[in-house]
Amino acid sequence: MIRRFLSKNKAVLGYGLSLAVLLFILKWLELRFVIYDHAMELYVGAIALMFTLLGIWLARKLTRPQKETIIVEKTVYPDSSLGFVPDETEIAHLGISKRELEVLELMAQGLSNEEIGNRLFVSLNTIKTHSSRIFEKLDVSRRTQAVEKAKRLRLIP
Amino acid sequence: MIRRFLSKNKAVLGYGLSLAVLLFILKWLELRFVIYDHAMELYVGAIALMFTLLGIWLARKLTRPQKETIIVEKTVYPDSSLGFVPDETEIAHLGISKRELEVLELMAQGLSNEEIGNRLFVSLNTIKTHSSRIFEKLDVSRRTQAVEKAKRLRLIP
DNA sequence: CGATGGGTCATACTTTAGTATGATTTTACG
DNA sequence: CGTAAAATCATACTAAAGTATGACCCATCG
Repeated sequence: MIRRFLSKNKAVLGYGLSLAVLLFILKWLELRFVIYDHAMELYVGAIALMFTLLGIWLARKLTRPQKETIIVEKTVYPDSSLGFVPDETEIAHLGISKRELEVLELMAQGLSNEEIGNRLFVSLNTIKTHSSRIFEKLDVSRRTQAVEKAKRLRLIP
Repeated sequence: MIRRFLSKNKAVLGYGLSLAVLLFILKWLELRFVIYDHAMELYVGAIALMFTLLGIWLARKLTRPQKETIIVEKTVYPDSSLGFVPDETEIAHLGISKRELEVLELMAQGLSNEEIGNRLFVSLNTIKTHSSRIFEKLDVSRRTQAVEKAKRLRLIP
């Protein structure tokens, strides 16, 4: 009970004690200097100094620090091209195979069937077959349409 | 000269003046209360109070405000289709005409040359000519490449 | 007024794309 | 192990795409 009271009012008790000590010092000073009437200025100066310091200490302890908030806006660009996540659900739903997706990506990069064939080390005819299957699955009839739709459906970046 | 000195040392002068006034008040209080020897405690209390306040005032004035930087992340969504701004500079630099840009956009939508012709009420041959000019200006040889490059250069959405 | 550039169109040709069909091989799975 | 899906390749054909060349119209500008 008492301990909790002490801990909860620690600050208040601290101030009180400090004040008591100060008053004691003052009384002692008064006794020492009261004899010499001319020491009055010194006495007052000591008091002034002590209480000024007390004031500063109080101010620092009691006033919450004056904060000056600086708000800096930092623009953040989301994914866009760095972090592309293909819509696996849609790919699976359309039944597009891994190889077909590869062909689709190279198509989107503007490569011809022959170039794609060379890139993937297969014949031109193979790419043509893949293309046709892709067009079927995407329900289009031209590569440009396929690319447009694939991008729209987020199958490729 | 004097005015500039005053303005530059305004704060210092303020503190000096305040101190002078306080000392005057102290002297005055001393003269008034020195007669009554028992008023000593009151006198000291007044001094204590004043200097405590002075201390507080000093502390508040002298402590520089603590700066706190808050970084607010502001997400910026690039174009996406809602707010697309074509790179007019690039378009002009490549010398691409208004009509050619139209054809380019329809190309990107996956339309065939014939479909583009019908859409723009011109013949297939006209679109072919436009296409060829576009490919020249973009330094490509196929429509898929043209579309890819045009999108990359932000000529079209 | 004549030169220029954009837009239009045509013919003729080459190249690439796309379709249809069939076949072989690889790979994954019950 | 056998089967289904995926991947491979070929041939033959049609349909687009792309190139080259020349021509015409029309607005604009020095």
